[in-house]
Order: sequence, then structure tokens, then C-alpha cells
Amino acid sequence: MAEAVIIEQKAAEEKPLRADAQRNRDRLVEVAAAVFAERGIDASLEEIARRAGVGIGTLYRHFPTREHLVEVVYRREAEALCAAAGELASRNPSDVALEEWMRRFVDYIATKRGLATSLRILISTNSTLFSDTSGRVSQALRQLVEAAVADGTIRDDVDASDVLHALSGIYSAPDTPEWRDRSRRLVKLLMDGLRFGAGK
Amino acid sequence: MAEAVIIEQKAAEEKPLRADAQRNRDRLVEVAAAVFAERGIDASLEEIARRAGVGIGTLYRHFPTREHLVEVVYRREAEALCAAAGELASRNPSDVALEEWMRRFVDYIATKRGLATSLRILISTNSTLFSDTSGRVSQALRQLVEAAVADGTIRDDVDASDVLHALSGIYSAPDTPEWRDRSRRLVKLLMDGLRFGAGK
DNA sequence: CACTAAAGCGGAGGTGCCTCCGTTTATTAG
DNA sequence: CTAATAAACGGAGGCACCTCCGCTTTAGTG
Repeated sequence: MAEAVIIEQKAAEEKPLRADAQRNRDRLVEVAAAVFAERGIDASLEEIARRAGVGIGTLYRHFPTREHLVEVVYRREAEALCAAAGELASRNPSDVALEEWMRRFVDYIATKRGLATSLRILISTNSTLFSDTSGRVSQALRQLVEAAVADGTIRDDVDASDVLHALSGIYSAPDTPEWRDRSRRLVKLLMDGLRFGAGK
Repeated sequence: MAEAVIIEQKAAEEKPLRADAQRNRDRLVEVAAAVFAERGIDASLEEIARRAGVGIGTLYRHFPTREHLVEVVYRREAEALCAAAGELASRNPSDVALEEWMRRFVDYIATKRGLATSLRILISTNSTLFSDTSGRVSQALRQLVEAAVADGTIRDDVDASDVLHALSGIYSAPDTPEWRDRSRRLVKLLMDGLRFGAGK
């Protein structure tokens, strides 16, 4: 809760940016969100820099790869999803809360389409993307998984990052018509697997 | 069995290439396999063209994207894996055959590392990559899944392409030390889910 | 063999990616 | 307020991607 304030900054531990740097950084994230929405995930980074009124070098200093930029934009959008986790947990049995949250996750991903492709690369490169303490999505998921493991509604030999990896099949082919149904089935399938070994 | 002969060609239905075109195409695939192995999946396509002694335009005519080229190279390497499917099926209960095959699949992917990243994009773009009749891996998987569904050792509301998507979590982070264990657990988890609703 | 149409070739050129480093600007000390 | 210094800027340049189209080669046909 104490760190809920930090949004537009690298992280709490990092030393604060110079005023102009912080300004440019914020500007870039804002413009990038707009340009990604407008032109798709493959939009030219040079266009983003141009429209943000900074040089391309500045963009790269702040975001060494396209994926880093995408990640920050994505994280922003993920806030809402994460906020739902606590609420769900307080109103449902823990396995149901987890299942329902994953269902929302599917819906959320559906709206983000292209972003997923980029993010998957980050999962490979930086396996702590979702797992580190600054990852809000992972925190939400971990909270739900741990609660469900703790009260024995799902098996205890998996952790949140296992579930996340298992979910990554959902990222596949988010454009096809049957995608939503398939993803729903995947969530059911995964939940059955999770419930299977529950309670020892 | 009748189509087992066709390897170095686009497909059976396509009209045959002109002699020089076929020669160049084969050459490109061969060189690409070598260059990918040597320099990694991000090797310069221009280098591949150069080493194959053709212009870059020729490479792009045959393989409109990098992924198409990767796919062809990958398919070649997949032959061995596929050959194992029939044999496993003939020596084991069908669910065990499926599980064992997936285990080998994991081992296989481990050796291919970078390729997976590229291929995942193709799964999104062309959801029939593994599923169409010319996809050997999918044929092997489908054979195993269908056999297991047919004799009721796994649930009947999934098909091979569901399983394939569920498996795609395995492609994540093939470089990390814990990758193999995680993937093993994923296969177990998936199999438990698959067995859960078996026999109605 | 000669000729032709169709198929294929190849590389110049336009675009985006990313690095490197000389220049500019914010911050801090005096 | 000024000077010193560390931080940040920005765009030129080098490289790879990919398209486009004028030129070359092949496979038929008489």
C-alpha cells in the first residue's frame, strides 16, 4: 500500500531523475501510449520521439529496447486489472477468485492484442518481469494463488510464476475468432489441473 | 505415408518451381540452417543470401519473412521428433504415450532455444502452422491426442490444438536454469488436467 | 536451333533501429 | 549570482530490413 503512489518513475530505490529527464520520460510514456494505440505495437520509435519533442537518443536512454517502453505502457493499463484482485478475493472462495480473475485477465488481454507479442519476449529475457516486487500483475496473481494454496483449494506444488507460465498459452493468436473460447477452455483446464491435487 | 517423400518443396499441391528456383531455395534452406546454428536466430538475412550466392531479393521471394525461413529450417529438424510418435503409441497406453512425447518435446525445444521465440509469432499469425495437414509435429500430436481421447484416457472436450496452445508456456524462458523443471511440472500439470474429466 | 513469354533474379534505395559522442542544461557549492 | 560538474540531450551515421522493378534465365514451341 505504501508504494501505491509511485507510478511514473523507474522505481522507489533508484535515485531521482533530473527534472528535465523526468519530464521527458513522462512525456515519452504518454505519447507512446497514444502512438501504440493508433499505429499498433510496431509503430516507429522515431515517430514517438519526434512527437514527444525529444531526440531518438533520449528515447533509447530511457527505454533501451522497444519492449521496455511497451512494458511501461502496459503496466499503466494493468493497474485497473490488479485493483480487482483484492476485491475478488474478499468476496469469493479463493479458488473461485483466482478463476474469475484469470477470466478477466483473458478479457483484458483480448483488448491489448499486439502488446502480448512484445511482452512474451520480456518474460523470456527477464523472468522476473511479473514476479518481482514491482510487478503489480504478479502481485495480484501471487496473492490469489497463495491464498488458494494456503486454504487447500488448489494443489500446493505450484506457485504464481508456474501459473503465469501456464497461462501464457492464452497469449497465442489473440486475433482469431475462436480465441476467446479457446482461452476460456484453457482457464478451465488449468483450474482443473490446479484443483486436482488439492488438499494433498 | 504417401507424402513422406516431400521435404525440400513448398508443398505437394503447388506447381513445381523452375529448376534454378528450386536449386536456390534448397541452397538457402541449407545455408540458413548453418548460419542460424552458428550465429543464432538473429543472424543477418543478408549474410545468408550472400553465403548462398543469391541476391537478397531472391531470399525474400522464397521466404517473405524471417519466420517463414525459420519455420522451414525448424520443420526439418522436427522430423526426428515426429518419427517417435508412432513408435511411442504402439508401445504404451495412449495417455502415457502422449505424456512421454510431450516430455521429449520439452527436451527437443531445449536444444532449439532461440527458434521458439520466432515460431511463437507464427503460431499467432498462422494458427494452422502446426495444425494443417503438412505440419508434421501437429500430426504426431494430433495422433496421440486423438488416440487418448478415443479410448477415454483423457477428457474429450479438448483437441490437439488446445493442447498445443496449452504447451506454449513451455516456450517461455528456455535459457534459465530452472526452465527444465518448470516445463516438466507444466507437462504433469497439463496431463492431470487432461485426465481429470476423462471417461465423462 | 531460334524465338518468346513467363518465371525468376538481384541489388539499389528508402526506412527504421540503435550507438556514440560532442553539445547543452540542471544542479550544487561557494 | 556564478562557476563547476555531472547529467542529460539529440542527431548523425552505420547497419539490417524489405520492396520494387529493370534485367537475365528457363522452358516451352515451331
